[in-house]
Amino acid sequence: MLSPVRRIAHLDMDAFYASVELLRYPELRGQPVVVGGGSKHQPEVQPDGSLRYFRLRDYVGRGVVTTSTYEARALGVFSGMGMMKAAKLSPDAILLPTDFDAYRRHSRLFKNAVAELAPLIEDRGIDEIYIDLSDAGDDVPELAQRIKDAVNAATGLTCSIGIAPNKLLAKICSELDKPDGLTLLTREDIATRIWPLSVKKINGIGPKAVEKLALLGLHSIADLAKADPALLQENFGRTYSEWLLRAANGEDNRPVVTSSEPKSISRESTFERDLHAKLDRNELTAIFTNLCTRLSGDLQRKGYLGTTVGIKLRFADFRTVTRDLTLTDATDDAAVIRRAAGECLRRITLDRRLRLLGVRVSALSKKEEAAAGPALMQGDLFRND
DNA sequence: TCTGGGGTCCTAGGACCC
DNA sequence: TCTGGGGTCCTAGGACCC
Repeated sequence: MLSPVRRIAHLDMDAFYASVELLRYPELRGQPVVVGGGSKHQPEVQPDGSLRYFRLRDYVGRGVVTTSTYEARALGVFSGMGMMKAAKLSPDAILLPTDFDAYRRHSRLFKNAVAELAPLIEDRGIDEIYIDLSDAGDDVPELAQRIKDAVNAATGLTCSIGIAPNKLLAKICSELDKPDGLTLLTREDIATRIWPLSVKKINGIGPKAVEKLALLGLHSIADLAKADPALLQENFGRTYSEWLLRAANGEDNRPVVTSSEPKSISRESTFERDLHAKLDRNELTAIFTNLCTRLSGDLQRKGYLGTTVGIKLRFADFRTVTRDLTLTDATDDAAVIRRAAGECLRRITLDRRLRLLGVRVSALSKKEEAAAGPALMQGDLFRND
């Protein structure tokens, strides 16, 4: 049976955090603006009532750029870049602190606005969603335009939408006409619009895979689509090489998943300077305990219990190690988490300076359900060993 | 002056059970 | 003595994403 063609939209808010900040500081519109580097560097009110903004050149620390406006991107400043490096490229750019509460508020506003017009939404983080429009009838472009208008009416922000037969293509498609874009793509457009792009535009091909593909002379998605399957399999293994070929040919049958439960909750912190396990013992202990306390608060606020407690350490040389420990009972208690995390920590040799410490709780269950007692597993009913 | 913080998924080996 | 084949859980690391 021929399966009906799906219509999947990917909606991506344009330069989301920076755009939310511009709602509050409209006078910065048109300028290179960078958001990131923690919550210090608030604009200061001057005696004459005007605001004095921080500039990128004033920044000192280990933060990275969270978002930049298109004007800053034109100067080479992109998200993920170290702030000190960004400051070299664009010392006069305005620097604003991150305000996640504001971004979460605007995230809820735009998602609610979309849900009123098209309810089959997959959440992909604070600033993007997939929408299944397969049953939306004939005029999908008109509906997509109404979604864009509704998002703008609810938030004052613009977004870009790509519509394609699957999530993989829709995701690439939403980027083709940013900002404020609306792009439709059919299977017939793959050769002309997708194949010329770099392999890194495929969601799931990251820096490591890009590098390996480049060594094989494979740069564009067309190169990958036409690559020798045996060559790919030698270099990437069977599963990943087969996925690479399907992706390059625009094939993807993943459904739009409209609800999911978290798998883990964590807190981590990079120190302002690298800390020594012995010399800075008191400071490290305080940070460690504080992470456990905040994590416990997150679990309690969200109503989850977790059975596995894990820690993450990053050394000054950026090498990262993890340890975890599964408890007999699920917990959200700070002291229990702190004790388990402490046991994990004892299993690591601390002979180098540290730059990061993290604590994670996984194997989560909802607190109400756990309180009702463990459900009888189906396997138990048929157990006969 | 390198490289945040919060996540997901995958792989792979060993323990352990039947 | 040596010999199996599943299956699940736990742990560690890594790639990737927003």
